[in-house]
Amino acid sequence: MDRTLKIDDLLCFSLYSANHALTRLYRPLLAPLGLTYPQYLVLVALWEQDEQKVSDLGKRLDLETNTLTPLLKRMESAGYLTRRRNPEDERSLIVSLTDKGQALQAEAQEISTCVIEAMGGDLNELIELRDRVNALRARLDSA
Amino acid sequence: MDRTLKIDDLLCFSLYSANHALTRLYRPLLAPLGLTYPQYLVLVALWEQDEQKVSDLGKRLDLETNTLTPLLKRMESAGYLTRRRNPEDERSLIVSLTDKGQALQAEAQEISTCVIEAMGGDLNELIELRDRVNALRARLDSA
DNA sequence: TACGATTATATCGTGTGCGATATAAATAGA
DNA sequence: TCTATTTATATCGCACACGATATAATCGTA
Repeated sequence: MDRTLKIDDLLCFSLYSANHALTRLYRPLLAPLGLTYPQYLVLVALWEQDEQKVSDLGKRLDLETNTLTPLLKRMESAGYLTRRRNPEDERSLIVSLTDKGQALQAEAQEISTCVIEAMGGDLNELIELRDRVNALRARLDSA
Repeated sequence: MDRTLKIDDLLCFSLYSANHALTRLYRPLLAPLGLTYPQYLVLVALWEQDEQKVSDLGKRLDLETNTLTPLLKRMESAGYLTRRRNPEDERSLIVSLTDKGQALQAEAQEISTCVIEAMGGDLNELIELRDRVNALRARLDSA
C-alpha cells in the first residue's frame, strides 16, 4: 500500500483550501460594502446579538483581541459600529451596531443566497456538512 | 420561522473556524521544526512530487506567487529547499527539497497520527468528510 | 484600605493571503 | 530581426491571525 502522504488526502488541506475558496467567493460580494469576510462575520454576530463586549465576540468567533481590536477599529471608522467603555466595568468595551450597520442585514440575505447557490448541491447536504464540520471543530477545541 | 442569520448556521463560518482550530493544533507540532502550517503543506506537496515549479505548487495548493515567493524564500533560508531558475525557461523557478527537507518526511508521519487522533471519530468518517469538503471546494472553484 | 493578582483590551512583531503592479524572459507576427 | 504580447515570478500595500507583552481597571485578601 502506498503510504506516501498526498496533499489531497489531508482533511486539513481540504478545510484550508475550502476556506480560501469561500473567502474568494465572498470578496467580490462584500467589496461593494467595503467589508472583508471576517468583518462580515462580526456583523452576523452583532445582528444575532447587539451590544456585545469584545470578549463576547472573541468567544463567538474564536478570535483573540489582538485580531479583533484593529478589525473593530476599522469597522468603527467605516461607520458600521461604535465602541464604548462599559460604565459598569471600564476595562471592557461594548460594541454596538450603528444604523448603517443594522441596515446591512437586509443586503446580507442576498449574499447568503448567492453563497448557497455557489456552494451548489442539496441544501440538506450542506446543513449536514456544516454539522459535521462543527462537530469536528468541537472535537479539536476539546483536544 | 426565525430567519435571523446566526453565526453557527453558516457553513462558511464552520469551515473558517475549523481551519483556525486546525492551525492551532498544528502550530505546537510544527514549531519544533520551525515550520508554519502553510510551509508544512508545501513540504507535503514536495514529498509527493519533488522539483516543482512555483506555478505547479501554486496550482497544487491554490496559492498565488505573491504568497508563495516570500514563503519559499523563508523555507530556503531555513534550509528545507532550494530555488533555482529553470535552465530551459529562465522565467520559471524550480523548487527542490534539500536533504534536510527530505528527512522531515519521517517525522511528518508522527504529526499526521497526532492530528488524526485529535480529530477523533472514526477514520472512515474523516475520509468521508474530506471527500465532501473537497467536493464543495470543487463546486466553489467552478462557480 | 493597601496592594498583589486577575481580567479586559491594546500594542508589537512575524507570517500568511491576495489585489495591483513591476520586471524579466519567451513567444508570435510583421 | 524587431517589437508587441504573453508568461512566470517578484514587489508593494493592506488586512487578518496569533504569540508575547503592556496597560489600565477590578478584585481578593490581609
